[in-house]
Amino acid sequence: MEKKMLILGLLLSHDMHGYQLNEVLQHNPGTPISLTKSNAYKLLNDMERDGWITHTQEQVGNRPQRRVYSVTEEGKVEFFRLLRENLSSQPSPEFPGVVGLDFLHLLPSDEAAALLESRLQLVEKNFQQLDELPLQIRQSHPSSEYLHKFYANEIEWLSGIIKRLQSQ
Amino acid sequence: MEKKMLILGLLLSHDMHGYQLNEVLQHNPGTPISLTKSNAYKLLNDMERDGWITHTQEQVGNRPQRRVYSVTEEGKVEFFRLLRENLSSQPSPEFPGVVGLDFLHLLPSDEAAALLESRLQLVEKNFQQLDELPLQIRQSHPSSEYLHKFYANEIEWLSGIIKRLQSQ
DNA sequence: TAGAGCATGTAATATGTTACATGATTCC
DNA sequence: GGAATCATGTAACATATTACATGCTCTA
Repeated sequence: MEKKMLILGLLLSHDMHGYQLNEVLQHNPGTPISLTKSNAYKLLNDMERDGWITHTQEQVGNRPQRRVYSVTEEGKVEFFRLLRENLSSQPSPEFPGVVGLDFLHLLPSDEAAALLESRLQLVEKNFQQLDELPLQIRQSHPSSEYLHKFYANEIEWLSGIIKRLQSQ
Repeated sequence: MEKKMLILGLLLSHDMHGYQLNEVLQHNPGTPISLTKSNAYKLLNDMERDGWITHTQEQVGNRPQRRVYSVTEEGKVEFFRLLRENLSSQPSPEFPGVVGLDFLHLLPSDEAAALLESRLQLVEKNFQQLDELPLQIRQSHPSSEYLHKFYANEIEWLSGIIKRLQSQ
């Protein structure tokens, strides 16, 4: 449901066609959930079928036709219902990357350190993307602020483990 | 794949039947991914079909028969492949609970504060469960250490937002 | 003797990803 | 003229949840 909520929220701020929506999602490093292209199109269709959104055709020049979606009254109600529930409950986060840590001891500690070292580099890359965002933008998007802090913690934490492993 | 890895890892530490596996997962507050009962049974069947695990029948008294699973050589190889990949890459975490934060401004700030207040209570409950674990146990399970720290940060962070909202 | 626990599932549905299809247009 | 971009999808598969089914045993 969070994916639908995200789409509705974005459409509320301004009407969009699917392609545009996907661009926003891809180029935004601060998205706390994944949402692929084809799934976004599917959800748009589902939500239109359910009366949460409607579209009007639009054509600019000779470019392909676009479906510009906007949120209906019913969709607005639905959005706020979802929002309230999202904020007041605690949809449990998933940390697939943490599962392996409980089995670290099954590997020689120098190999474990090397593997985590390569993860660390990926995390640092993610962090930098967020860190390079203009401060204004980051602070007006609580989710990117959140992720920025999350990755910072992640880096500190990973570095700690690696050091401990290397000193063995 | 992390779910299969988790099951394999648990079975490596000692053989188990499905029911027991589910108990371990339910009673363990430090699991970083969700894994439901029926899904666990299904994954056990899938992995047996693929030759990663085998079972032997066991019966204690007149209790229902159990299938006690153990990891095959092939499954062991698979496990270590999965483990190495898990540690060296960065399977992206999902934060469904963060999506709503970007739309906080669409609600009156006193309502927003109240909603987050109720979330805070849930998070505090999770934190306490982990905090009450004997330190030894927590520290020998990096994932529960991880989650302990995560929830602590979460509490701090949520409290901060709530305060800011209330002062408006 | 009723209800909780033990033990393993199935069926229906929901959700999501990957790879591919299509056909135009603009840029180099 | 060929590649990248615009724009919207479909088909096949993979993954996961929910609710329900079954039947025995132990405990109060």
